[in-house]
Amino acid sequence: MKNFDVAYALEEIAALLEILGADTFRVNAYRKAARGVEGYPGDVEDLARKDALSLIPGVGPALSAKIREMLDTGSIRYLEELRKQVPPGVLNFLAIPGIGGKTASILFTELHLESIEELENAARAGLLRSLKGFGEKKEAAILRGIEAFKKNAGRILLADVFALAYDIRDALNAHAAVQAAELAGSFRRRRETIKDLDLVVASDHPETVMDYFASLPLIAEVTSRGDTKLSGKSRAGISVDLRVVKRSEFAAALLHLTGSAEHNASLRGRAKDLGLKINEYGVWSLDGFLFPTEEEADLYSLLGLSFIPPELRENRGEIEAAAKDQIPELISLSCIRGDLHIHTRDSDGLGTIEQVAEQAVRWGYEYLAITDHSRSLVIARGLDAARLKAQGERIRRLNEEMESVRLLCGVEVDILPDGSLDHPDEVLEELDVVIASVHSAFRQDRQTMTRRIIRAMENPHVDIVAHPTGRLIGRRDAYEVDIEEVITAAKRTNTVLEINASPDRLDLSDVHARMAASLGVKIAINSDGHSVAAMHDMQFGVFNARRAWLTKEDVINTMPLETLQDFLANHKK
DNA sequence: GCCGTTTTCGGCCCGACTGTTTTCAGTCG
Repeated sequence: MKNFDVAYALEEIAALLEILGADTFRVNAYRKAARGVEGYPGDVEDLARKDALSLIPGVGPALSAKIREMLDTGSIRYLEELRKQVPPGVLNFLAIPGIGGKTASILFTELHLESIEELENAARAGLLRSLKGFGEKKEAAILRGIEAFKKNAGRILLADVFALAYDIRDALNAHAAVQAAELAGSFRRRRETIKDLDLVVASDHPETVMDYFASLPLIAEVTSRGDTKLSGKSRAGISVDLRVVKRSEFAAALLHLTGSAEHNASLRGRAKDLGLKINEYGVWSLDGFLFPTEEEADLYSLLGLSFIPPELRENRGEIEAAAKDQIPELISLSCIRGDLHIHTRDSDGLGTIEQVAEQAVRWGYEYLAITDHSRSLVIARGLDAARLKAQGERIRRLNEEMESVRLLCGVEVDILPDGSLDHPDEVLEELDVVIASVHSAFRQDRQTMTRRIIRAMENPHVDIVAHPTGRLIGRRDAYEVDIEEVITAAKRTNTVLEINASPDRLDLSDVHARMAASLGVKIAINSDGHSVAAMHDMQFGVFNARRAWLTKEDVINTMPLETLQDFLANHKK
């Protein structure tokens, strides 16, 4: 049972209670506990065994009992009871923009609508406008919400909005009435997926700025507009929110709009405890004095906190750490001295060894590991021992020509279904870097897959396990694997775990990478680039590492070349 | 349902915008 499963059950209880019209604070209590469980860096089952579930923020005696019931029996009777009262389709209403608990409840109790399809038919037939508190506009808004839900059910990858986000920000910054413009929201927190873009602008002329924003070719339509806030849609269909504030309010607005909502809620609670108030305009005394603030750090400081980097603002312990001045110095892209997972056209990459090496030189990397696939991965033209040996000779010759970057001979060797490796030890021991990973038999059961990966880690030549859960964000779930057990085995066998920087992998995830590093497992952040261009993905891996609270010391490819070579030669001994 | 260097009961984060309303509820972030 994963933390995620427990969190999901608690979230479902919250949603059901909301639809059934339960007390809002009770609903929020379940939501808060769900987030606490999901964000908890350790294993909830461990906590349960130690009878310490209440260490999770928001979990008290009643929820401890329900979580324990879930862990023991696989379900929660209370949840089962609630499910009997609300048809499953009604829960989906909450995913439609514009519909919250109240509306969902009315649609179900008054019109007995039980699915999105029924809701859509009712709205088209004009049945909704007769309900109390509803009208034609709300009916139309619900229909638009259903369209948006169908079209854009999932979130979009961070990498897929990157260029658009900075184009919009730069366009705003170019306008004379704009004193400052910044991206906020989950984009600034570098979440792996994004629902919409948030921008904050400092200006004395909000009307002018909003007119200008609406006229940008990047913006297709404006969906709502008030005095200081505008919502629109980009040509690509992504929602974009703009907020215009005075220069003196910019830092507070940036903090507020960066979120997360949970982080903000905690800050407001802390302000209250200190006899202050914080909102999007700044920090206030109770008698209405607004403290002047230049930058976000000033607001944190007024609350007795050191600065918290956006990537940590998820209410996962960062406020407590900041109160003790214990926010770690997070890793940054400039700490990365090389990439340890690169494919070339020898297997399924696009670039030649020379081309990826040249890119490494341009970036000032000290080293680059060539790690093409092994023979079993026929679809990728995986290398057999003879081709691997020939490739190694070419790499050694290149190393004699190039001074500024060191190419390392490596392989991404398949972990076969039984946990053995796709090359014999005699081949592996000749290499500088051995990465092992799963590319086949994804449907093994949890125990088989877990044993399979652990067996690979027990091989003395395996340095790194790549993309340990196999997930493809938005496309394929992780295979069944006990990642906590894999992490424990990585510690025991001194095997490095990868944060695969490919934007649709980010595997390990932030939560798992934090778990691994907190146990002392070393991490490698690798692009897994299959082209020169894809080597740029390194930055997304670093974002993920920052969200995992990692420092330079946690990550092996921040080491200088000689230190790294020494590490690779000795860590499995 | 949770939580406490004011509290073990009575609070629980704050504001913009929309739509349906004549003063506010619902949604969203």
